[in-house]
Amino acid sequence: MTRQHEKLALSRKKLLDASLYVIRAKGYSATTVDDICAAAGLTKGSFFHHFKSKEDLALAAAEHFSTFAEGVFVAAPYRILPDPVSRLLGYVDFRKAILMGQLPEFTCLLGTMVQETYETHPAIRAACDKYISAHAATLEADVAAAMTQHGFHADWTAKSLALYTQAVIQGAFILAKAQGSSEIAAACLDHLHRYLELLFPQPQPAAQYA
Amino acid sequence: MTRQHEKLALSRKKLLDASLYVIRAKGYSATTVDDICAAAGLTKGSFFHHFKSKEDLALAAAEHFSTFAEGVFVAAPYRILPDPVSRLLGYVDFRKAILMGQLPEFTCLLGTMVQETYETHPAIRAACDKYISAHAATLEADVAAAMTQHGFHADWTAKSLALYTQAVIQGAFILAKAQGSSEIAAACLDHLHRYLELLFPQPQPAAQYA
DNA sequence: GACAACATACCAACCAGTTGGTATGTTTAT
DNA sequence: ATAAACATACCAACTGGTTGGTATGTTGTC
Repeated sequence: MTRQHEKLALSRKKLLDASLYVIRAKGYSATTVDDICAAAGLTKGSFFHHFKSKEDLALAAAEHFSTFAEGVFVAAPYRILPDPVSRLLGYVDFRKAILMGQLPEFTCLLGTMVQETYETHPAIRAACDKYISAHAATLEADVAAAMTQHGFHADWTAKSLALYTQAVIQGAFILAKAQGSSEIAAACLDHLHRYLELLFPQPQPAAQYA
Repeated sequence: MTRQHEKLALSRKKLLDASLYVIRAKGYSATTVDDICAAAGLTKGSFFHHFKSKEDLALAAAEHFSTFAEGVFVAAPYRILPDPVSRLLGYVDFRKAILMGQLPEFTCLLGTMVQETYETHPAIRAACDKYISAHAATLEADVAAAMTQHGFHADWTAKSLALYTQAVIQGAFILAKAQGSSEIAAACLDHLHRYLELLFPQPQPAAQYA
């Protein structure tokens, strides 16, 4: 009872899901089209039916990854917190909580790809920039609200702090890859948490009822 | 009057210097042996005379990069500051000051390589981990001294903060690559500077004479 | 039967590494 | 001192395997 366009979506999704894992594990350049086909249980014929080139897949994979990730964050429990500072801290704690399983399962496809391709594949760089910036923008609103709430005129922008959180996360992944363990990434997120707490000090007990 | 071992060192160094730039621009996998040879003005015969494989070059390049970088930091002006907190802040400021020229000139070879190779090339991963950790260790002493000076018993270690600085720097490079500009990296280093200042508050005027 | 969704077979370009060789320097025996 | 023996540094051409991409089917659905 599988309709055609459902099968299309299914095979295309298989290829995209496979590429998420393989590219995060081996990097974009070292990942071959055959690698992705094998991981998806399909052949090259199918691959080039759905994507006109390897770079085209990379662009689709970046979007696929971003869509999946945003879905996770939108549904995350910290999102319902009323206080913007709590939401920011909740975000960091959530990022720490999802450091589970193997590295290719929780590291960032966008950061991995852009590092290899920023000079050689302008379209991929632009896509990674777009989705990283879009994700940072979801934090920027909370940062801006927190700044207003604490009523300070800082010499830094809400956008720069939102992007800083992403830098910490991307850098934490690099250290985790170097050390072969997510432990250090958790420690980095603790430091990021501490920085946000120092920037936006919360009255100790009041935080409970905020 | 060129002696043989001097020529050896020269050609080998040419290949290593070339690989630093090319690998940081294109990544390890996408960099071909011919790319490096062309950039060095040498041929493959010479390459495989000096290095037994592409991976062997990567290991030598990691060491070469690390040696060069440590030389830069040892000679940097902030090193002579007597106060450990000032040295830490000086380090961050120095890292910001050297964000000049094109991205492949100041980004980190180790972070670039380990991201692509951590799963597929254990020896390269181990080398990158070794040199990143060694660099962090040079900061750890100052962090530990600063912690003692401020006499606090934190729930985090000197090592974790030293590594955190490296995570911020690595992540800042990723964002810079995504945005095609070093501007964001400077903003990230400002946030890192602010975090250190908040952790180790300095008496405002005393800092001048410390 | 028309078209989408695959699969199979194939190709030209590319890539890491090899081969066979030259040129130049260094060591050793006489 | 010098010639033979050897070692090092390098090169141009080649090789076997791989890679992104194509050309040509086959199958199932509307």
